[in-house]
Amino acid sequence: MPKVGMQPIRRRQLIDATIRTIEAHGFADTTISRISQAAGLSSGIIGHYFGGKNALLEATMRSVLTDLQREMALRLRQAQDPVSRIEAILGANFATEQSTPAICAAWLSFYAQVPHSRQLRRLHRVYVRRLRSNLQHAFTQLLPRAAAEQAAEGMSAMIDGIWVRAALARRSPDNAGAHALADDYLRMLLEHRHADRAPSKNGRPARIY
Amino acid sequence: MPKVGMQPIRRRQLIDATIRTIEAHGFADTTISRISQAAGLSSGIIGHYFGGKNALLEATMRSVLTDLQREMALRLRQAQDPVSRIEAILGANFATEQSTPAICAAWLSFYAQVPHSRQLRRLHRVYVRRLRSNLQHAFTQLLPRAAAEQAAEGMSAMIDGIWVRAALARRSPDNAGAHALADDYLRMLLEHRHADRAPSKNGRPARIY
Amino acid sequence: MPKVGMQPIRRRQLIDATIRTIEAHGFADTTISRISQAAGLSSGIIGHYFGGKNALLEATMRSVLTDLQREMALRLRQAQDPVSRIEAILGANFATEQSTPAICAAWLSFYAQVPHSRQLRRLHRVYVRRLRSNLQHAFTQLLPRAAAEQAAEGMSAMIDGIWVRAALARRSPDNAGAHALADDYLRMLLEHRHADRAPSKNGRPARIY
Amino acid sequence: MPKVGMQPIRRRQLIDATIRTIEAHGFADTTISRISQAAGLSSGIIGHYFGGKNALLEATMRSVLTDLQREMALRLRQAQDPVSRIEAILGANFATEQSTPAICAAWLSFYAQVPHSRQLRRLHRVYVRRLRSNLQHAFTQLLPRAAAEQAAEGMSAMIDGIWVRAALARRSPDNAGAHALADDYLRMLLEHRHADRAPSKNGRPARIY
DNA sequence: CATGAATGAGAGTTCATTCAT
DNA sequence: GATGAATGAACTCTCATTCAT
Repeated sequence: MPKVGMQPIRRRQLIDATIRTIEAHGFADTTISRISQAAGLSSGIIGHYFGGKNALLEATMRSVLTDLQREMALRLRQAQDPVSRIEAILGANFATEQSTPAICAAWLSFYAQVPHSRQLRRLHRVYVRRLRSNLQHAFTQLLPRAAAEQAAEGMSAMIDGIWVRAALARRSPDNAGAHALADDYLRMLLEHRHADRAPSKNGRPARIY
Repeated sequence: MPKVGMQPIRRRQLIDATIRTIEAHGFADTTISRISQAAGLSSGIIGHYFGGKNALLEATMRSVLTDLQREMALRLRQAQDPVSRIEAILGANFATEQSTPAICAAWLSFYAQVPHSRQLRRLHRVYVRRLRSNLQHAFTQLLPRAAAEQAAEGMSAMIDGIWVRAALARRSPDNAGAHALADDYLRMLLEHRHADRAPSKNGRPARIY
Repeated sequence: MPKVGMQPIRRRQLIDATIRTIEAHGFADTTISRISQAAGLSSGIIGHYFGGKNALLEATMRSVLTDLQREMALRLRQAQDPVSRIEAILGANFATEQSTPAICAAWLSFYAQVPHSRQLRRLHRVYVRRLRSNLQHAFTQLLPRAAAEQAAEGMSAMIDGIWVRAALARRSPDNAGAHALADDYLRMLLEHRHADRAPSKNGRPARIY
Repeated sequence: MPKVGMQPIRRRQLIDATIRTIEAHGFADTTISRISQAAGLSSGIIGHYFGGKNALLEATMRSVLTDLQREMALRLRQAQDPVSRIEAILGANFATEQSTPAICAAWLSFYAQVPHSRQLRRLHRVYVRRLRSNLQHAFTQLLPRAAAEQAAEGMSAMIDGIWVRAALARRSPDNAGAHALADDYLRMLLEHRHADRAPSKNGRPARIY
């Protein structure tokens, strides 16, 4: 009987190698040969376990997103009030062991590829929707509906922006300065809740998804 | 008799075709053949005018950035006060004829490629620095130094986030909803200038460049 | 301006090289690399002129069949009576400049591949039908209908059998002995026309196509 | 405890699976993986029992030929006179349980491969020689020597032709129409024995082997 | 006895580049 | 100034083989 139980181990090895390779060479120059070399395995192994390069790339992004969403769910479960729920979301996005520079770089590469792959688009859409849903739910308990929706959109954009800059700087978003941007933004959004503020003249923000 | 003065015309044709091709197929699937076909020219022409594919890609991003910075400079020159200077920067980033969905998509592809190309890194660094410099200069006239720096960082991140989301949505950032996010963010940043607020406990934001 | 008018030359070169390669190595071991080497060209050229290996293989069989049918049509036009029409068909199948050992070998390889390729099946079907139609038309003027159909089937089988044996022997079917088999068979079929012969107890032969 | 005596069972399973696979996919697309899957066994088993793919292919053709020759020997032993001996040969070639469409298809694939494999060439040569020897022996008792040799060649070609057409039509050669062709041919050959016929002007047929 | 994990050579294909015209 | 024919390197994928279990 051949070695059994290798499948999950190999798949994880290859996904990790894919992230490292994308970080090192960029999406366009990520080849089967480089990935398998980074994993210390043969080139044929990718066909063996994933069927092909595209399936491995998709599995890699799925893995990143799954980790992120698991983290988000975990932290949300431990949060008691709306504000800490939002902070839990920020924490999950910035301050987990998955928020390494390598993962940020891979993330950005995937973002650029999202419009050209049905599979990636699906994965991304799920993430975006879940993020907005969680943010809106929390903000709605803190702000009027229109302001809550705007706040959710704004915070989503801020999270994306911070990720992008982390990717470009080859740093984790989990550093005082970057994380502080989101925290300050959150504080400002909330301090306005009592402000005698007319609703944005632009009305509700347009949803991207 | 050979046509003369074709160089600038051809270069522009090819750069435009490159942007359209990146939008249509993504960076990784942008080939010489597709670009030249999009331009209605032969494949050899790219070597003729740019020397090679990479040089064309670099010229394309340089063109996008140059347009953006020219627009920014133009609008800044017409702005009289710090607030309208910031709004000029936002306008240049969101609301010019260069902010088409196609250019956004190309932009995002370039972003993902920036860490893997010395040329792109240089171009990007110049843009980032100029953007931050302009923002800080304006904010410094409105906020204490630390807050001004934080605001400049935050606004940069917000701009990037909005671009990313516009690229993913195949839309222009120049639409009420998205632009409104940046405007609201700006308003909040400024309204805090009188707030009895302690400086962020995190200190100055870390600079990416 | 690049060299023009190369297309038909290159296509012919590559088709000839394909026939030689199939003869030398067999269908299963006929590779792009071997074909292009036999043609004295680079491997990329096949994609350039045919789009891919399969299209080249199809074009090769089409070329062989086209030559054969052109030859058949030419000889039939010059034949005055039914018997010489049948002999013209045999001559076209056995005694043309296209009936080289190499082409016979390629032919046999294609035959074995016919059931697994829609394109080859179509080409083969056309050849079989035209052959039978020509044979039947001639035999019908010499024999009762049922006998004529049987004769056409029998002669088709004999032609195939002779081709197969020529292919296996690496010889042309155009040699005294092999061709004589078909001639004798034809003579026997015709001498029976006056024989007081009961129709075959098996009735009409089953058509393969 | 290890099962014993599996060898003949496994070898038979794999040979049958090989024939089915060649029929289904053609020789060029017959892979280890497809064969073992058709046999319901693992891919490693082929190396285990045959040493490699080529040895299995050779064993498969040997099996087909052995069955055919066993059948021929059996039927010949029961035939009392020359004519029934020839009919026994035809029966063995067309009307046994081995003459399935699948075996015909495999047969044709092997034919195309014969010139490129020393092993297959040897196997085929033995078959051809035995067939001709048996035919000649019988015809010689019925016809003058030259005519007998010609008849043996002609009947061999007819048998091959019928097999080829059966293979292409995915049918057994054992059907009224196809078999009738050979029977009629035989009858004609024999009826000429009394004809006042000069020997073929072409002299003796050339032997392929 | 039998498996299927793992390998790596080699297949077909794509593509940036070169260059004669 | 412009073409596209031609190249060959590099890619992805397939597959026969090997071998630990």
